[in-house]
Amino acid sequence: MTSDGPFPEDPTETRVEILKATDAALRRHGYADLTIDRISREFPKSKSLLYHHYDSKDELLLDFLGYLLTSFEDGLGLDPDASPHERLTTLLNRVLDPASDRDDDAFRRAITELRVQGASDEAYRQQFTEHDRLLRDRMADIVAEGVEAGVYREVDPDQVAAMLHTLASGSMVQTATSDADARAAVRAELDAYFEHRLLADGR
Amino acid sequence: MTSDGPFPEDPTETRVEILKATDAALRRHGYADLTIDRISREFPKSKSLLYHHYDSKDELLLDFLGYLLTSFEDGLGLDPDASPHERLTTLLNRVLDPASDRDDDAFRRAITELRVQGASDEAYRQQFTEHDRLLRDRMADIVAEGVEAGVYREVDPDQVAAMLHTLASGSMVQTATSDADARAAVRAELDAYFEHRLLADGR
DNA sequence: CCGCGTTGACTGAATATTCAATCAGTTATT
DNA sequence: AATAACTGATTGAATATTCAGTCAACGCGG
Repeated sequence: MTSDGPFPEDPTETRVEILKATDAALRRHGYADLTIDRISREFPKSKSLLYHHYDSKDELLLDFLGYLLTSFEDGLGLDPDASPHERLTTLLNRVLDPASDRDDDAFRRAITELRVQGASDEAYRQQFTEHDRLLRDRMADIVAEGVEAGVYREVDPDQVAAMLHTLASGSMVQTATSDADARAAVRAELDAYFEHRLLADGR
Repeated sequence: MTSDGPFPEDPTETRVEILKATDAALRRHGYADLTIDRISREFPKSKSLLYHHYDSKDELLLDFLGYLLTSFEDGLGLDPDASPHERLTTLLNRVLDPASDRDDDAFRRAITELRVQGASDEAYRQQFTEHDRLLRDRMADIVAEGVEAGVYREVDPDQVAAMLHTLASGSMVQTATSDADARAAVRAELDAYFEHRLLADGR
């Protein structure tokens, strides 16, 4: 049995290879230059085989997007023993930590490029709508726990989560598309926000 | 003399027509389906003429991006008589106001699609890096004024601006690429942030 | 004022390339 | 022998780019 990276078991080993090839090609060339030919060049088998497993390029990419978002969501797994505030900051640091490696950057870039296809493509947009809702709800749950535990003030968890999630989105896009890196400053100001707005006084 | 919208005088009337046509085609079809042919269909003259004025599609689009960002930056003009806090909220409302019309949406979408080309295209990336720096600095200036005037606490203006600008970026991308609209919640939480973190106590 | 050459804006048709998709066939598996 | 996995060559459409040539304006020497 070969468990390979974030990829599931072998129900269809070839599909996994295709997804990996797509991932590699996307990172290497970017979405705009992502062609079937380039995907097949990262793929040990033939180009036509892609069409044996998928009806069209669109279908392949949509499947890939689903896999990417799912693995993103799963990779978020937080230590359930940690305190709410610890979990929240861990989550945010995943996005806001400026000490990212090349792999993180490529991943951010890939997901950002895919996201923006949702500006004109209904199927992509739906995927990201769901993804956004899921992330925001998770954040809201954590905040709600914090409020319940008395660590946070009596804030509206949805409202706080909306802002934090939007901030995370913004940081991702900026990092992927501009060299004006603001992550350190954002992280610092976020701490101030926690201090003044979120954390209960009697600690 | 014909002054037409945000477009400058007629040094080269035709260039202006080309930029307008590009704008129209981009809004109508989205970046992925933006072809020279479609641009030329929005353009009263011939397709080949585009190549008389630009060497390539790339060059045309880059020129267009420059124009778009400049007109964005110019359109920000704030009432210099307004108080710092008024100017800051006006600026943020430009992005965060959920009551946007179709034109705003199309504009946001267009600029977002262009931005993300900067994930793989160095020339685009440079433009957006500059653009980001400019916006962030403007925000920082306003915050600094607020601090000086005693309306705001003794915060680090750059740090606050970094966060606000990142938040604005995030809201733009989300609005353009997902139906999970968080603007109202973000706006509300932002007010809480102002209240608890930014505004001086003795008002 | 007249021809005439030059230039730049402009056009319609042609070309070259890229790329998704297909197909006719082969190999492996059961 | 039937089915699924797989391949290499090919096709047709979309699309950026080029090209050969027209037209109108302008300058200028006769």
